[in-house]
Amino acid sequence: MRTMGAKRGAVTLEEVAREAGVSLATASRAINGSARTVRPEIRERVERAARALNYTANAQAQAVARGRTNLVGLVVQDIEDPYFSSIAAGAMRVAEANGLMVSIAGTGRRPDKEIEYAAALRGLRAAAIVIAGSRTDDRDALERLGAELDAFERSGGRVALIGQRRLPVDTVVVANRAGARDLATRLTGLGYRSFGVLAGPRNLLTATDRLAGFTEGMAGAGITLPPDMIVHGEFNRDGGHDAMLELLARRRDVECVFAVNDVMAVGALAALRSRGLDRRVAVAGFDDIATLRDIVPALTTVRLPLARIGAAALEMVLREPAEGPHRRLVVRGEVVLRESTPGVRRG
Amino acid sequence: MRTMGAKRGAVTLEEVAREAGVSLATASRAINGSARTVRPEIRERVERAARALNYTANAQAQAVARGRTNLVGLVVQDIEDPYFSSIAAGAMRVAEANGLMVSIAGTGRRPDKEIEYAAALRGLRAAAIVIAGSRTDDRDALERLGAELDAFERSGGRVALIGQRRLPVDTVVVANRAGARDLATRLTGLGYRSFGVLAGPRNLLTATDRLAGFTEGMAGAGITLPPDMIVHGEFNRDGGHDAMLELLARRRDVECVFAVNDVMAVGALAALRSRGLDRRVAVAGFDDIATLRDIVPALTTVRLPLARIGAAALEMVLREPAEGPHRRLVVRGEVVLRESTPGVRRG
DNA sequence: AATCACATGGAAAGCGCTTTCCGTAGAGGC
DNA sequence: GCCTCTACGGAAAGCGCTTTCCATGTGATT
Repeated sequence: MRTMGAKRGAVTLEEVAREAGVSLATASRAINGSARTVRPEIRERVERAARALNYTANAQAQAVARGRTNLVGLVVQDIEDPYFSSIAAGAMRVAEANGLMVSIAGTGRRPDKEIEYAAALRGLRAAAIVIAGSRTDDRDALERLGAELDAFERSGGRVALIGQRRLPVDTVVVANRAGARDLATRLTGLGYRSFGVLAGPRNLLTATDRLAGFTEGMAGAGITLPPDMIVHGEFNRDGGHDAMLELLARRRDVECVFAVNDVMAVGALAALRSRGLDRRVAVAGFDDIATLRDIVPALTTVRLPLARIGAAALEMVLREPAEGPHRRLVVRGEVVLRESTPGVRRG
Repeated sequence: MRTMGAKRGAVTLEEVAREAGVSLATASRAINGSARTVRPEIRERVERAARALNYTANAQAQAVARGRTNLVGLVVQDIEDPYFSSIAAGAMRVAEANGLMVSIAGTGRRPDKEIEYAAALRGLRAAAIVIAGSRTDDRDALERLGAELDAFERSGGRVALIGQRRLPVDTVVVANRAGARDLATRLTGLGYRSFGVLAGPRNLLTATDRLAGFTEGMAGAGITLPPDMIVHGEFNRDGGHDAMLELLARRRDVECVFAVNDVMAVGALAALRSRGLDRRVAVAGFDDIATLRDIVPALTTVRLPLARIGAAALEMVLREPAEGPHRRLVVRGEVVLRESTPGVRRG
């Protein structure tokens, strides 16, 4: 581990106190907020000295002395993914409103990294940890993460998860299953009968939940998804693209394709276009990524209020801990039908 | 300012030492890395005790004792903007490789916030600050930011800027002007003669540089941009959309539109589509945002290696400080011609 | 056997703050 | 004029670490 920077040399409170001709204690009380008050003229003198010396309190030292910090950790899979950057934006908004600093870490979808960062944040004595997207079904990793978060909570920190409902902590649950079910219902309502699913990784809960929900919704309309209409692949644009090509190779008769997220849907559209099949095969996604709202054809999807989800997680973590069981806030997406699924004109 | 969390209660090194039956000093040397070594069997005993108690060193206390941290601050305008999230991803990659934690703050394009966060990071005794996107021409704000960064550097921290070359610190300069000039040259080469520019905010340097470069490039082809072909507006999708409509209202004879970033270009395309003019008016953007590479028509743009830019800034900050003048790394974009500017077929 | 150099463990002094505890002075009550 | 109370400044004791400075034991050297 490489460390560096900030060698001794910053102005300390002691220098400020000396400059102002008061004691260290008084300077602390005057500047850095305290229950005790200081006579106005003295406070003024200290403030002037601080300004003159360009003093900024050492947050680390304050943290050590006070026993708490104003740092919250946000762990996401990939900050470059608009899904996560929107969540981060929402969380940062709330953090800023509460005077908290946010430390963001990206796991690159490796569950180990989540544990590692959780431990690092425990070391930093972060006030809270929010983890977005821990969703593998790796039993062992999940258990170790649970243990780490437990230790974090026992040492006084607060924890919230986004989209993961498998650990006993406060959670903003994204109703992936229900959303996908609703989507399937609407799509069958449009007359589609032959579906394919670009299903993402097998071990990613978000992906498997959406697949499961979609299957349920189809079942509600009396349709069964043939196994060869499900193609697994990566959870990103290229994954959608490649899975779409694979699906086309297997079956040319698919009417409507559900990609388990918008980014994959975009890849699928590109693949269809390359085969001259766009506008012939309907495509639906999930998330309603803002940046993607202008693509053509406009993408049918399930809208998730991502920034609100991030904000909600942070608010959850800021509230007093519940004394009972852990809270959960369920966020349900809303189906948005657009041009990419125009409906079936049979005849 | 609201603070919370991590009350006393975490396991301390002293408890570990007691458990292992050694002194505090020995425990510290055994666990937390030091120049001094400890006999293997004792180290083993301490490690076992630490594991048994689930000990994690208090990073704040270490920071105050050591006088340095492994925290770097990254200040961006808006993490939700793919431009910044890509930069952040690149920076985080390098940070992780060097065992550094990254704290990200979003300014929402308010220059004051930059100063505020820089001060906060000085308080945290961050090892380094990277600021992406400080680019207003607000003299006063710039000066105060300069003063704050100066104080930060004097107290031992390191600073790098991205895209801003107006302050005497290490900078990754994005050659906006040159890129836009190249783009104009290529577009005139395609036969376009009548141009419009969706120019973004008047006080945003990135935007004005791109406008200036584009104008220069056109001048190189003997074309002058009429003032009413320049429409200012917001630097986002809606800004591009509205500016495009405004431009169309002013002049219907525009052949090719340069939006000063990709997101605006997407808005412009949407506006053109709503008027049935897509494919009739050419559109070019800037940045080559990854998520937008599949839009139709594929967008001509200037590719910026955003993740590399973020990574480069962090690497700059990790290297030993230069003893001479401040470093600058110039990153020049590369024009990518795509379908959105098919060229002119004059009848 | 005496000397020296290390290697290694522990005591204690910081690091830059906050906060408790104490002392003093002035205000108010009688 | 004496007593109590309150307000407020300062000394000093932490907070959880690292690191300097000692003290001790060991093996090598003569």
